[in-house]
Amino acid sequence: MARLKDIARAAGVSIATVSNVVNGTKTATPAVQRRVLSAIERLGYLPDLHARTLRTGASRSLGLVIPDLTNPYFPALVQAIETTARELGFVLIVMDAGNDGERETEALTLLASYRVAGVVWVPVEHERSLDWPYPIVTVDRMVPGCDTVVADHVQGGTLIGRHALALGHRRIGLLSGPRALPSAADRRSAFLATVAGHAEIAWEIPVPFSSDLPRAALQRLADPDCSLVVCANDAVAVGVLRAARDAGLRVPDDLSVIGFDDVPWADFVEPGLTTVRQPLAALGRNAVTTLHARIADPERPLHRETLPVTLVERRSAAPVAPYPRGDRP
Amino acid sequence: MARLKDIARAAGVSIATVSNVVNGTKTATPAVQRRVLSAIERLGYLPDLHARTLRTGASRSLGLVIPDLTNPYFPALVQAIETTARELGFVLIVMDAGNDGERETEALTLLASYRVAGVVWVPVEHERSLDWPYPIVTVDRMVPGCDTVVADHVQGGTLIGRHALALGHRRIGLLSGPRALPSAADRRSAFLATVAGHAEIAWEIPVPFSSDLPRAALQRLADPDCSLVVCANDAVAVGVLRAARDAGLRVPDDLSVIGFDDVPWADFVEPGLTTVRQPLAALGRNAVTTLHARIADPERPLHRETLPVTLVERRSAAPVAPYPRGDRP
DNA sequence: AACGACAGGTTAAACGTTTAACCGTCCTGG
DNA sequence: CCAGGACGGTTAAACGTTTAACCTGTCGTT
Repeated sequence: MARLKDIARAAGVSIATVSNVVNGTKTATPAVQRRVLSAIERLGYLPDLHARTLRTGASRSLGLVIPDLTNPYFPALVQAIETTARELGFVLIVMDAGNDGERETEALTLLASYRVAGVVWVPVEHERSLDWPYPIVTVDRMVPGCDTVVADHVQGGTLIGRHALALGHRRIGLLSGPRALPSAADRRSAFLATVAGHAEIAWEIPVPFSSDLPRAALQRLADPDCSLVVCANDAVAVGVLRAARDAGLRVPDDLSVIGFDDVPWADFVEPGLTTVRQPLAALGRNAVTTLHARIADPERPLHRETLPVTLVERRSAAPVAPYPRGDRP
Repeated sequence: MARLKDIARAAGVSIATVSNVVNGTKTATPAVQRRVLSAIERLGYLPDLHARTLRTGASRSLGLVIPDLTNPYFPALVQAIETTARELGFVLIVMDAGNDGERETEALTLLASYRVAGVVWVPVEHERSLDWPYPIVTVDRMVPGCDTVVADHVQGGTLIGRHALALGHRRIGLLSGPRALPSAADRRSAFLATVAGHAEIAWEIPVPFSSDLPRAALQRLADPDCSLVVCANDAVAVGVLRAARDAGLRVPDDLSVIGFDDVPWADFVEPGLTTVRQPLAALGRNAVTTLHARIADPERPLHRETLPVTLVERRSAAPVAPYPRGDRP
C-alpha cells in the first residue's frame, strides 16, 4: 500500500507536489505531472481517507440509522440512500437499531465518534435529545430542529378515501395502525375526513403492523358487516386476505381490501393488493441531497419536504356488489 | 466536540495520561482517574476514530459489498452482518453494486482507500482480480484464495428431490436457474441425482430469477404434463402459481410447486410455498466471525464453511393425486 | 534594464491519537 | 541503609494527509 511518501520518492519530487497533482490543487509542469502519475500507476497509490479526514476536518462519510432492515419498506430506501451518497462522494455507514431505542442511541454516538459528515435517521419511535455534533435529516418522521423528508400520508389517506367512495362503498371497516405513529395517524384522519358524510365507519380496530391479526379483528372479519376494509398496512391486509379465506369470503367479490406501502410482494398475493405506494427511491435520494446541502451550508433554513404518494389499483378492491352478500340471485 | 487535549487541560494532566485512562492502557491514581473521568463526562469526549486508526494502523471498520439490496434474499443477511460486526466493535460500510461489475470494483477500491480491516463480499457474478489490500470473506460464492461461507445447495437439491419422491411424484417439470450460477447449478444437479431412476424429468426449461416467466415456460405450464414443477427460485415459483391460475389449474390439487429461498412472503402467497430456507442469519454472522479471525491471524489456513439448509413444507406441494388430472371421479 | 507578477516547486506545521522512552518517588527486600 | 523495582506520570515522535508560507527562476511590461 503505497503512500504519498513513496510516490514522491519514486517521482523524485516532494510530498506536497504529489498531493497537489492528486487533488489538482496547484498546477504542475507537464513533465512532473507525467512522472507523478506514472509513479502512482506503477505503485498503486490510494489516498488514506482517514488521514485526509483528520487533516481537513471534512469527513467523506455519512451515517444511516434505521429501525429494522428486515422491514420490507426499507431495502429500496437504503439502496437509494447508498447510491446517491456515493454519487456525491460519500460512503455510507449503516446501522440497524433492531427496533431498540437504546441500540439506536448507541449507533448515533458511535457515528459521532466516527466523525461522519451527517446522518440520515429513521427514528425507531419517539424523538430523543438532539444535541448531536452532526447535521441530521430524518425520513418519514418529523423531529424538531431536523431537516425532514416525508411521504405525504394525508394525501395517502385522502386517496384511499376517494377511491373507496368512487367504488361505491358505503359501509367500511377500519384496521388502523398504532395511534402513536404520526404517519399512521395522519392517513387515518385524512381518510376519515374524506369519507365523512358519504360513508359510514362500521367498526374500527387498532392493530399492530403484522399479518397475525388480534382475536378481535378475526372475529369481526368472520362476518365483517361492511363491503370494504381499509388496512393500516400491506402486512395487515395480507392478514385480512387470510382471515377472509378462512371465513369463506371471496376477495374482492364479497369483501374489498385496501392496504398501504406497496411492499414488493403486494402484486404476488392473491388477489393483488390495491394499496398506496410511497416514493421510496425519491425519499432516499432527496434525504441525502438535503443532507448534503445542509453540510455545505449549516445556516440554511430548515428544510421540510413532503413527497406525493400514488394509489396503485390491483384486484383486491372492486366496486361494491350490486346485491348484499348472501342475497345474490 | 472535545478532544484529548481539552480533557487533559480540564483535568490538569497530560494528554498521554488521559489516553491511558480512556484505553485502560496504564493504571492511574484514583484521584487522577476521577478527575479525568469527570472531565470527560463534563465535556462530552468522544475519541476520533480517524485519528486512532491513522495512528494505530488498525481500522475498526468493515466493508460489505452486495449485488442488490433490493433482492429479498439480502436484508436478513445484511442485518446479521451489521449486528455481529458491531458486536465485535466494528462499523459497517455498506455498498450496493447495483448488479454491475464495474460499480462493484469501484466499491472495492473505495473500501481500500478507506483502509477497512476486511470486507464481506457477495460477488455479483464472476471472480475478478483479487489483489486487494484487505482480507475478504465471500458469501454464497467461492472465490479462489478467499475464506467462504456458503449454504449447502447440494443438500437443498437433495432435500427437494427426496421430498418430491416421498410425495409420490413420478413426472416432474424443471424450471432451472442460470446454469452459470454455481449455487443454482449445484442444487439442480443434486436434485437430478436423487430422483434419477425413481422419477422422470418431463421437461426442463432454463429461466431467469423472475416471476415473469418466458413464453416457453408459460406454454408448458398451460398443460404441464407432470404432477410437480420444481422452480429455481421462490420468485419463479410465484410466476408458476400465477400461470397455473391463469390456466385454470389448482395448486396443489392439480399441480404441486416447490421453490427455493423461503423469501419473507413465501408464506403470504396462496397457497403458501413449499421451499427450502437458507440460514441467512447464520450465514451473515459466521461470515463476519471468520473475517474477524482472519484479521486477527492473517496466516491461518483458508476457511470454507458450508451451512445446512432446511426444507419448509407449506401447502404448495402435496402428495400426487390418486387419479390423473381430468379423470377425477 | 529593472521590476513585479506569476508559475512551479519545497519546507514545515498541523489534524487527534497512541506509545516508546524517560524521569521522579516511594516501597521493598537483602 | 541502599539498590532496584514498581508505579504514576510526562515528553515527544509518529501515523498520512493538506496547506500556508516561502523560495527561485522566467517572462512580460515599462
